[in-house]
Amino acid sequence: MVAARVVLHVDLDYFYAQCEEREDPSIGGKPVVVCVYSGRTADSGAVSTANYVARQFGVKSGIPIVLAKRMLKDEDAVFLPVNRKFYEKVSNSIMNLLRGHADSFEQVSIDEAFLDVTKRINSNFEEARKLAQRIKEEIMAKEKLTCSVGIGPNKLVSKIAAGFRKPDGLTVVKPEEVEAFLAPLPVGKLYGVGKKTEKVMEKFGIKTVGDLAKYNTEKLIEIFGKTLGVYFHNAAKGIDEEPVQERGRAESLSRIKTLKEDTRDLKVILEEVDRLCSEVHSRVVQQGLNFRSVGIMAVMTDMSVHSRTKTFENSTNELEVLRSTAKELFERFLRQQPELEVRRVGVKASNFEESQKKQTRLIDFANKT
DNA sequence: GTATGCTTTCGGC
DNA sequence: TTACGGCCGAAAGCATAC
Repeated sequence: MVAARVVLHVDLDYFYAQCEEREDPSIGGKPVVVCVYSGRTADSGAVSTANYVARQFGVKSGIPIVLAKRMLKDEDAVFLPVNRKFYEKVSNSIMNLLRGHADSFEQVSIDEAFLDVTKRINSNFEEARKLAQRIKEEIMAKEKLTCSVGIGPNKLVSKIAAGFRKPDGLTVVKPEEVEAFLAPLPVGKLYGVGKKTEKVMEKFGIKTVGDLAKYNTEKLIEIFGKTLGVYFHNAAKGIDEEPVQERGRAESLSRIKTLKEDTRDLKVILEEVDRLCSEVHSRVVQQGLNFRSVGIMAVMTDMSVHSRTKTFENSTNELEVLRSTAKELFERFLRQQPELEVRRVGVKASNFEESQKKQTRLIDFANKT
């Protein structure tokens, strides 16, 4: 019998806005809204993050800035532009602190990470709670920020546990508590269950994770196929074997920008696209990568989102390939989409390989064997 | 019939 | 009342391979 794993999920609370509160304590207690301004008109753009005071008024990430201003018009609210470089620095400092507390570590995003602490706390969940408390205190001491922590026997449970109580929460779900903890949650909370899958499950009377756990496994396999059926069966019981491990390079690098005004003028579009290509290219090269796929994105006047991708046989790191492919994809897209004007344009590189020709030459391969 | 890979869209922050 | 960013990985749809 192998002792249970113990996994922590750490989630920094309303991260961008909390960083701003720390930098300027005079805004503490007020609604704080961190915004991405598009530069098109004074307040065009969207909310990136809002603190919990602002959330009480309905302000949340993704809504238009003008709408957030209306919701907060009678309040002494603070609107700030995003300062990503600054948040990245704070994040890096905290991620390094967290890494030092883990047997294995996995950063998920700028404000989230998994820590496998099984060995250092000897599979003892009470010790894990104490460790999490110490970690919270350290983050407060070093970076003056709060976070929410979830503890469980795997990534699936710890992630849901972290979201259970926030901000500044700490939720422990012991192995024997897992099924009861998950049972009342909607199936959509499970990783791998999106809107479409949720609809299909509902059709079969499966609404909660508990419903899914009780459901006949053979029938699940009939509905979703073997791989997914077995996966859902396990997930509903809180069984998840995904290891906590450092992530490699990103899977894609992209830039997107709102145009000064909506247009269908290919010349105007390609001028911006060329700039975006250069920026994506320099990031790709900086990381020592080759790309095998080039993608474009277009957001139209009606806010509909479209994308096109082209994948090559061989990878490259040439700017000219990025530019000419993006151009070709935009030309083709505008022909297929002959009515609407373009509002935002984006460029993406993906399908990466290391660019140093470290590939084993055939002769080296022969010598090794 | 199931797995895999590519493409497009969705959704969280 | 309308309003509207930038970036990433997940989800979903489809074609083809096994």
